[in-house]
Amino acid sequence: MVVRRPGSYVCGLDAAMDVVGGKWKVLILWALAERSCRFGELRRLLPGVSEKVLAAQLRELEGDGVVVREVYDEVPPRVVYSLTEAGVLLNGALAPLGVWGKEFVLPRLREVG
Amino acid sequence: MVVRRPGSYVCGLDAAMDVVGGKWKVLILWALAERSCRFGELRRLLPGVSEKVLAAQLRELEGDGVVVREVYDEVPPRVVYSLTEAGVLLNGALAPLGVWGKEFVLPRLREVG
DNA sequence: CAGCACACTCACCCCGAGGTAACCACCCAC
DNA sequence: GTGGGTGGTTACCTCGGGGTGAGTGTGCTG
Repeated sequence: MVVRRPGSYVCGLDAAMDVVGGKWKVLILWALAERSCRFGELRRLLPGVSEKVLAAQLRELEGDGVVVREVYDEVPPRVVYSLTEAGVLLNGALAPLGVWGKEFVLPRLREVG
Repeated sequence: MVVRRPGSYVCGLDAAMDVVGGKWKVLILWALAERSCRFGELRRLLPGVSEKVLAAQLRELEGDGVVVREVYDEVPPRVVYSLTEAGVLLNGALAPLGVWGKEFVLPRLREVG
């Protein structure tokens, strides 16, 4: 999270930004939108993330009610992460932002270098 | 900005998050969506922001092409900030996220404390 | 003359998100 | 027994976003 103004949000938007404002969170959501993933799968899907940070961001997303963590008591242990209904809707709410970025940010990167 | 992975975005979404990922940026955009504002007006509309940070975030938003800065060479100096077309569209793209936050985050704050 | 408003800039500091690396317990394959 | 894969935790460190406060130059007001 970037801001964390606990309980002092001006509007729904900065509250949502708080849920989504972590270096890897939108990427995690995007990955889980396609299908539920195990920890190691997510790790491989997000090149560059460290185990510590991935675990932390997943726990925050879980605490914010957008991700569920299911533990299967097997050996070797198996943990599956998936989106809650709120998570699916959050992804939908993020979609227009993704379109905007693709249309207005990515082209600027090319023209600058 | 929170992340700034210069030129190495995975998708449009994290590129957009980079534009919008600053403590006050969505609030600035929200304020400017209603009407263009002078520096001091923005300062008063965002209680808690410091002049330094407000100036910095405005300059980043300007650099990202979502805000225009118009200087009127008068005395006392007058500087007016407004949204570009991209800025207006960005605000529109953020709207669903605001709705989601209002629906899923703000209620949780009440039930927790 | 003092003080304030304008729109900043500059120097300095702080804290926490995120990175690094080691370690854990358990099991399987070689 | 050594290495790898499972899903983590812990301690330590870095870096920079953001906060604080002072300075800037001009002109109006009290």
